[in-house]
Amino acid sequence: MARKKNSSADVTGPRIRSAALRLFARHGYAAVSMRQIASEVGVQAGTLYLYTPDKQSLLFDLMQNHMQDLLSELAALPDVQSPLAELQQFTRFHIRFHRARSDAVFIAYMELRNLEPKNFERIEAMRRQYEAHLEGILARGKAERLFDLPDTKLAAFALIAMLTGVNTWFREGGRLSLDAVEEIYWRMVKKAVGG
Amino acid sequence: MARKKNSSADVTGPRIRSAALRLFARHGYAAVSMRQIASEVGVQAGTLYLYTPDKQSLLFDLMQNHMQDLLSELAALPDVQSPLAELQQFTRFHIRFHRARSDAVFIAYMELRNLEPKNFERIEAMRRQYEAHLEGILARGKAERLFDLPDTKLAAFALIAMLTGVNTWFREGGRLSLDAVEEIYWRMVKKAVGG
DNA sequence: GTCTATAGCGAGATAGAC
DNA sequence: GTCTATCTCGCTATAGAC
Repeated sequence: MARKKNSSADVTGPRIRSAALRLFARHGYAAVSMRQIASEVGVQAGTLYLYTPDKQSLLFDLMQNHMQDLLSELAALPDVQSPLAELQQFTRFHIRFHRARSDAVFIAYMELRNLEPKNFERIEAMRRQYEAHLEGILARGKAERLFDLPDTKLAAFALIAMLTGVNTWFREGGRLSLDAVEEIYWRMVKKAVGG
Repeated sequence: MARKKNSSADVTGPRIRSAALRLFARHGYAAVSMRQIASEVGVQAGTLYLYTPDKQSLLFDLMQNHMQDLLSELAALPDVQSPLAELQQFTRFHIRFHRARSDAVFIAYMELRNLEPKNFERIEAMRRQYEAHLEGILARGKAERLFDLPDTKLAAFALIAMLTGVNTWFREGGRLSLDAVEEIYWRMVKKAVGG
């Protein structure tokens, strides 16, 4: 639909969210002021309140969008046949998805404590859903005796922590390409569930 | 040495650090006020400045003490013979040490961004030293062909992330004892470096 | 060693002009 | 849709009494 006017409203909202994402990741939710966000976008502080009811909602929206993206991209992965192939697909997906969104990943983990209880519960439910997906893969592999795992829940926690850890050290243009990193991590994952 | 007076100074300092540790871990450095810390200890806000020059120094002291404890306890571990035995010892030590200090661990990771550059560099140097210790174990094991690892640096990062992850879900009195958790993680670590 | 009091500042959020 | 101006609050840090 053609627009009558050159409205900046459709671009200011996303720019606010983008600036908030970056600033929250860099300095922490509590340490970032609404004025800082506004200044980054090039508007006055009051203007932010046309796009979000308050600072808390801004944080929650960022985290909710991130988790929804995560779950919907996970669901959109092509079907594969064996638990081993599923696990490889999950491993590579997790590294790639998280690497491409390091700010959002950081926030979704660090700022959980700054969510109001109701908002916290909604984010946590999505995180549990993601973990359950991996645990399902591990449980199927265990049932088929492809994997040797005394506890699939612990194994899911352990693997997710290991894979998410890539974000703490990986830098574009460093010693290894992301492809190479994926390969090395996949080898460790495969051996760890071993197999 | 016997004390002349029943001074509370020797107890107030530690209590301030202990309250700050818990509050920073729970709500984040930026979100915690000096008034909150003082109120927790049962003194007025101004009193805190007898024990710390400012809020930033308080944070840095907590992180520095934590890292120094980590390195000195690591150094105090009894000598063992093979890289595999060393790795097992490291695995169990890491889980136990970090589990017992979950607040400090959380802070040492989350609040790095709230350190002034100079303080940041000092903490980072200690963290690299710890990582280098694990990488040394892995490199020795690789040299003896006990471990099959394409990249010992990545493997060290991956293992530390995996082990530290225990802190995000483990609860005393839950389904598994810490001993059982150590055993399950050690099995996964051993297979992952495999071996 | 701890208190009360306060200086000086910056925060989140709102009102109303344009 | 954005601005300026402002309300109200809580912050870090300090001064000085006891």
